[in-house]
Amino acid sequence: MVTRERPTLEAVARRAGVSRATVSRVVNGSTTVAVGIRDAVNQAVEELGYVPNQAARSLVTQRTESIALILPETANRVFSDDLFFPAVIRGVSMELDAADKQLVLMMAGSAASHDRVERYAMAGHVDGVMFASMHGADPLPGALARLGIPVVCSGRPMTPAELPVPYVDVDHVGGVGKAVRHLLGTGRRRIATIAGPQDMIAGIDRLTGYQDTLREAGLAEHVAVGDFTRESGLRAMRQLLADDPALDAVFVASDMMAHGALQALKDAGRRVPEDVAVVGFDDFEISRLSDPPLTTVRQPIVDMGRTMARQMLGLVNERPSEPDAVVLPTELVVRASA
Amino acid sequence: MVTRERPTLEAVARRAGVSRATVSRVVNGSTTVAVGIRDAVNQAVEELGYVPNQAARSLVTQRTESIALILPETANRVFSDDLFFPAVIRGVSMELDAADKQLVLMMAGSAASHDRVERYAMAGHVDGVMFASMHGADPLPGALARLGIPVVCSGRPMTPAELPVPYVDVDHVGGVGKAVRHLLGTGRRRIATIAGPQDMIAGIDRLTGYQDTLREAGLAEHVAVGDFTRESGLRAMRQLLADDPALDAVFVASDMMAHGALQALKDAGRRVPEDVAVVGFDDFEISRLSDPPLTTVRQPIVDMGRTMARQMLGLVNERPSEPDAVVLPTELVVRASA
DNA sequence: GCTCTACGCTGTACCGGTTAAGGGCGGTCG
DNA sequence: CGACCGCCCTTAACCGGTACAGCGTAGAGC
Repeated sequence: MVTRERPTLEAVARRAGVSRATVSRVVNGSTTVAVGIRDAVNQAVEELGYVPNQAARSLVTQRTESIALILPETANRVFSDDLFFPAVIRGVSMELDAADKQLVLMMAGSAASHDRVERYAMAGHVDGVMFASMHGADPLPGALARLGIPVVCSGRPMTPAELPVPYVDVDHVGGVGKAVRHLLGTGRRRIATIAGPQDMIAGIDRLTGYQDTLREAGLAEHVAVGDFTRESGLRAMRQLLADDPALDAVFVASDMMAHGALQALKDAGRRVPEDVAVVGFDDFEISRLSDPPLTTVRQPIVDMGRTMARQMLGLVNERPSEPDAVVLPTELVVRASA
Repeated sequence: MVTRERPTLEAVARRAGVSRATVSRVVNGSTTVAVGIRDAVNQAVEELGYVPNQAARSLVTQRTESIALILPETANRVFSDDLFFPAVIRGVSMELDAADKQLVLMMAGSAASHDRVERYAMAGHVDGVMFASMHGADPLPGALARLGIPVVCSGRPMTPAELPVPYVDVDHVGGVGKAVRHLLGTGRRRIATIAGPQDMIAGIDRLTGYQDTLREAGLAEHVAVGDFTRESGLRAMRQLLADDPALDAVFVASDMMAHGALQALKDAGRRVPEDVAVVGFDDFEISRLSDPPLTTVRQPIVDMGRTMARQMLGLVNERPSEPDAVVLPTELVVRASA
C-alpha cells in the first residue's frame, strides 16, 4: 500500500504562491478572484490532484452533502424478490444524483436500529433523513424533526405527530376502490381480500378501500391478512378458500401476495379468472409475465422516491419546492386475471 | 424547525466539571478514568443528549467508520428483477453491521461515475471501497489502491493490475463444467449456451467452462450472447432455435436469462426438459418456482458479500484475516428443467 | 517526614478546511 | 498631488474533536 499523502489546501497554496484562503475561494468558485491567480491555483490543484477533505469542510459548514434513506426492514427483507424498495431507491437516486448529493442507504430492521439511525443523523453524517414505508407509529421521524434535522416520509404517518413531517403517499383507497368496482362490474359477488400488514399505512388503507367499496355495494367481507410476501399470500389464499370455497374474486393488497395467491388457486384447481378473479396492487414488472398476467393497481413507486427526494432537497436548501404532503394517483391496469 | 444546538464536548465538560480531554476519553471508553468522574461525565452526556460530531472526529482520526460498496451499474440495473446485487448487499451489510461500520452504497453506472467515486473516496468520505462485479478492465480499483485506499473486488479483475487488489470470486468454470457434464450424462448431444456479457469476468469464465467441457466431449459449440437480463435470454434463445432447431439442451449463464429462455422455448412449442433441457446459473429463489423448476448452478452470492466485507475489515484494521484472493465453490442444483 | 512513582487529569497543539476582518495597492477625483 | 475608494488578497479565528506532554496528588517506601 502506498498511502501517498493526500494534498491539503496548504500544499496547493504554497505551490500556487497564494494563501489558503484564496485557494479555498477558487475551489468553491468564488468570483472575486483575479483570473491570473485563479488559473494558477487551478493548475496547482490539477498537478497535485487535490481533493477537499470533506470532514474538514463539514466541520465548519455543518453540511455533508449527503442524505440518508432509511429502509425500516432488515437487509433480507429489503432485497428480497419484492421490488418495492428498489423502485423507491431508484427514484430517490435519480433526483439526488442530479443535485450532486450522496445517497446513504441504511437498513434499519433490527431493534437497535432506532438508536443507531438517530445517533448517525445527530452525529452530522447526513444533512437529512428520508424514511421509506414505515411500520407502526414510528417516533423516529418526529424525534429527528424536533432536533432540527430535515425529515421526509414515504407513506402518511400513522399518528399525526405534534410536529408534522412532510410526506408523500399514493391514493391507496382510491386505487383499491377502482379495483373492487372493476370486480363488481364483471359480476363478482363473493369478493374476498388478502390485506397487508395492519401496522403499515399501506396495509391499513388498502383494507379500508376494500371495506368501503364492499359496504357501498352491500356485500359481505372476507378478509385474510398477509405481510406482503409471496409466501403469506399463498397461505392467506388457502385460508380464504377453506373459509369460503365459493368465493369468485379476491383483491390482494400487493403483487407479491397476489402471485402467492395465484399459486394457491392453481394448487386448489381453480381457474383464473374463470373461477376466481384476482387483482393485485403494485404493478411490478413480473406481474405482466405471470400466468395469467395480473390485473393490478399501479402505484408510481419510482415517482414516490423522486418526489420524496425533491421534498428533501427543498428542505435542506431552505426553499421548499414541493408541498408538505403529496398524494400521487393510482391507476387500475386490467390484464387477464380479472 | 427547532434547530436545537447540538451539544459539544465543551458543553459536556463544563457540565461535568472536567476538561474536554477527559470527556473525550470517557466517551471513547478509555479505562484510565476514575469511576466517579466517569459516572459524572456519562450523566452529563445523558442529560445533554451528547453525540460526538463525526466530522470533527474524522478530521483528526482520519477515519470515518464507513465503507463504500460500488455497484458499477445504473440504479435501474442494480434494482431490476435481477437479485444478484441485492444478495451481495445483504452479505456485505451483515458483516459491516456486526463491525459497526456504516455501509455507503454508490451506483456508478454513468460515465461521470469514475471521477465521482474517486473523488468521493479521496475526500475521505469512506475508509475503504468495495466493488461489486465490474465491467471490462476497470482502472478504478487499481487507482484507488495506489492512493493507499483499501480496495476489495468481487470478481477476479480482468487484467492483473500492477498493484494486485484482493478479490473474492466463485468457481465459474468448475460450476459450468458440472452443469454441462450433467447434460451430457442425460444423453444430450446438441448443447447450446447463452453466454453472459463478454466484458465481465462472470460472462467470460462461464463461457470458457462451457467451451472447455464441450471440447473435452468432442462436441460442437452453439453460442449466443446475452447481457444477463431476462429479455436478452429470450432473444438469445430464439436465435439459437433459429440457428439449430434440433438442439436438445442449453446452458444459460444466468437464471434471469434462463427464465427468458424458458419463455422462448414455451413460445416455440418446445417441452422442457423433454425436448430441450435447460440449466441456469445463480440459483435465485424464483428459480425454484418457475415452470418447470430450474436446474441451475448455485453460486453463494451472499457469502461473496460477506467474504468481501471481511477482507475489507481486515484491510482497514491492518490485520488481514482473509487471504488476498478467495474463490468460493459452486454447486449443481438439479431440479426438473434438466 | 520526605522522596519517588504511578496514576489521572488538564492544557493545548493540532487535523484541514471556511470566512470575517484587515490591509496593500493602483486608480480616480477634487 | 494627496485623500479616498474599491478590489483582492492575506491573516487569523474558528468548527469540535483527539492525543500528547506535563503536572498535581496520593500512596508506598525508607
